[in-house]
Amino acid sequence: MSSINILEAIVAKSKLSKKETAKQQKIVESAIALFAEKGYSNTSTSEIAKKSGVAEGTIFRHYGTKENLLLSVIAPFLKESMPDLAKDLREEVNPDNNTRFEDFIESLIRNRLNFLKANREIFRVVIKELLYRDELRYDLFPHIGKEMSAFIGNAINDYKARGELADIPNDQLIRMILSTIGSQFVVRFVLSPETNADNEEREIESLVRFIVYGVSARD
Amino acid sequence: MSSINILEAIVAKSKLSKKETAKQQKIVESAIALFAEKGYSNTSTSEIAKKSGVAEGTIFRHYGTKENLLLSVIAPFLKESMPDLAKDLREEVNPDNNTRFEDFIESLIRNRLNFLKANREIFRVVIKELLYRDELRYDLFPHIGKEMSAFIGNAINDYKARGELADIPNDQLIRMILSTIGSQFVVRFVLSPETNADNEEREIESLVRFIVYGVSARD
Amino acid sequence: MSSINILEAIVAKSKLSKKETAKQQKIVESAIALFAEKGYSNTSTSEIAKKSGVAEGTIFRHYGTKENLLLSVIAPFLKESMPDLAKDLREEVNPDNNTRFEDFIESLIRNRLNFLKANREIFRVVIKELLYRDELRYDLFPHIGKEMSAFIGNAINDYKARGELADIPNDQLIRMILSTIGSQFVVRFVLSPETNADNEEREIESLVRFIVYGVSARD
Amino acid sequence: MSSINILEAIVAKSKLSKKETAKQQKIVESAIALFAEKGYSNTSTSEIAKKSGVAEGTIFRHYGTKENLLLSVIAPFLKESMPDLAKDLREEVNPDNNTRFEDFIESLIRNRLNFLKANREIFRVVIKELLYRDELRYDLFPHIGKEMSAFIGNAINDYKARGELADIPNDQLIRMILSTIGSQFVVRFVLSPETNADNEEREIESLVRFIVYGVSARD
DNA sequence: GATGAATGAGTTTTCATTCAT
DNA sequence: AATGAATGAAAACTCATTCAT
Repeated sequence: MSSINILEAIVAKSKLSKKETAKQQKIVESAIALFAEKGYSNTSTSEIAKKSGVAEGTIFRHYGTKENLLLSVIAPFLKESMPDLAKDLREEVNPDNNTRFEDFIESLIRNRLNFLKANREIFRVVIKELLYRDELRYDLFPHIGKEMSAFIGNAINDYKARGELADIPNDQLIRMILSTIGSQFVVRFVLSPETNADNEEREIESLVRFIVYGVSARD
Repeated sequence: MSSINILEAIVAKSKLSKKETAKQQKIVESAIALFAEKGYSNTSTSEIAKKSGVAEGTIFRHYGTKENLLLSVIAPFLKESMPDLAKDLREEVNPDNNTRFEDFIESLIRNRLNFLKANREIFRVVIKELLYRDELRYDLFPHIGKEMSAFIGNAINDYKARGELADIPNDQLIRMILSTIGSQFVVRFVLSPETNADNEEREIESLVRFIVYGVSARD
Repeated sequence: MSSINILEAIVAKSKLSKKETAKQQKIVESAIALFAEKGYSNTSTSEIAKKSGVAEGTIFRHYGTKENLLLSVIAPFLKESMPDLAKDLREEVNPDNNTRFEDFIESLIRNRLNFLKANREIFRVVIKELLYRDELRYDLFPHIGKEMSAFIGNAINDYKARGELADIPNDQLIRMILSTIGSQFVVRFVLSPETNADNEEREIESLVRFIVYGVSARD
Repeated sequence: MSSINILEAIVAKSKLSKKETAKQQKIVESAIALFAEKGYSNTSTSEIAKKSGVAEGTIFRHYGTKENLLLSVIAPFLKESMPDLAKDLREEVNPDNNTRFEDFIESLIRNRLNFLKANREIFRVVIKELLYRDELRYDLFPHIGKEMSAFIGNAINDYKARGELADIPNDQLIRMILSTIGSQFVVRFVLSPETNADNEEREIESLVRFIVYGVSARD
């Protein structure tokens, strides 16, 4: 079964099931924190139990397996991140205006940045697991790619028509943009998670500039 | 282990080691393959032993602990990656000859690409472990940054003087360039390791173009 | 639990119990099905609860312990099997007639066969548990033996007087007959429970013949 | 995979592997005793470990799983019991010499009885597990049936020719004989394992008589 | 009466590490 | 040097039972 399907199943199930117990919330919370910090396989269920102030059995009563707990943590993040993106972006970014491509990119970055600021721990978990779970990777990347294409494809065509963008196939453009933004997020949230963000504004600006113009001097 | 120590310890260790026996080579080889695929904590010493055709005790006789085996695997890679870079680059890349910055970047990419092609498995191990070992990260990135600064600082200054580069502080420039290249390498070697490289040339070209000019249309 | 007590306790228990609620019936029904298939210790109370459409707590509210649920399942079977036998047999089999011993045995077999057909699941439970519960065994067999002796003792004496039966002590005769019949029932209901009974008549006939005349040729 | 195949695999493997350790022997010994008494699922590996004077890990190092330990216990019994039977019987029972069918049956009984006396504990384990493992049952009974047919088929034909046996199809005859003998063995070794065998001779005699002539009076 | 969340003791299993040979 | 049997601590997981609602 494809991984995205599993995630959907979990989200569906968790929507069906009555509201979470206080203990369940504590469990998920602790699991996220520990998985984020030490990674899934370096975290034991007994640690999670202790941190949650819960008996170990309780974890298994609710989630069945440790693996399933992980998915229950990841699933909502993955499934809800995409719709959120589309909706939010449409509100925040209006490519029809006489905004420039830079503005468009900046909005995109700010939108995702805010999303990740609100979900930084889960993001760390996901990134770490990405390295070990082929299905996750193989499902996720194409999925994201498609969602983004659907969303920014039109915008890109507009900007291309205006002559603002290089004549590069859309999917290549998207991949470059996303991987550049993505890698900055990974650096910021996963590799140096304790960095304080004094100069966030400057970094956004500089990232936008880099994506749009590269490192070359603009005359 | 203190922050400063890990790289030094690694280098020290690799200097100590007398020449490896055939069994040791098999062990290291198997460990690399398994760590690369499943990660350090998801690999058991018994798996390594089996894959090496060696008794489990033998591993511990040589490396004392599993942790230590990991270091023995990583050490040469890290130790040699830096000097190699400097030396190789100096030979291959001659900023004076290559008139344009694009050529410089391309040489840099090709050099590192070749290095990683020859060490792809270890690269995967290192990247995966990077996420779990703060010391590794905290030592490694500044270290690489410094090495690179020392090396390409002059070149950058030259190209800046020629007006080819944007007026951005060197360390920022370096970070952008390296993280963009690095993330491509991670995608290529770690996230999609089975990708065949039919269009390698085109990808290099496109990466160079992106780094230098971004996604914008040029004049 | 002492040897004498278990059967008595069971009978006592089943007398105490007020009439069962619908839920209780579902519970007992599910428990029987599951115990019959997988055995007592391989069946969890949560399985029973799920199959019954009842909360796990409900089981314990009614039966206190899992063990007690088992007894509640077994009790009526054991309690009723004996009197039923005696009563039914007296009606169905009339040894006073000029029936031959074969007819007597056949009636006995048919009677018990019908009883077990109506209680096949519980029979499977009892047989399986018999192997693990010494008290059950130590109480049950002598009990059955005594009941049967009381019942067919007279008949046997009659047939002996008529010269139809070998000169073997009654208890030995009874043991042979019962264990032969019993083992056929175990084969039929426990070891091959999915066998369809097309040739039931022929099997009864052949069993009767074997009990009475063995495998030898009758001149 | 069919159960007999699994057993064969295990026997094959255990023949390949070097001789058993002293600890391994202790483990198997303790496992047999405990499985025989309390059954497989009511016996914990920690009990086995304690009784063997061995660390719990040792059990799993050698047998991998508890299930596999069970099979390692059962396998030799099942696989070797059949050949032994054939070989022993051919030596002990010579249908040509023993004039009467009774003698043949008696030899058969004595042979199997001796075999089970030497393996009474394992027999108890096997019988108990038979109830819970369909594959075991479905493989074993036909297997035994075939082996026995092959072996005593000729003898039966001889005795039939001599007019000593009823005109019943061989497979039915075999089934009756074997199930009668088998059920006596189950009673003796499994259901009343602590019975002392003072009157063994008399019981054999009586069993033979019953199989051959049933309960009827012989004029 | 019924529920189902919670428990915690116990079970199977894994695994890095030790050590006698 | 090499082996591999043995260990024991810790891991994931199960489950009968309790109890507040």
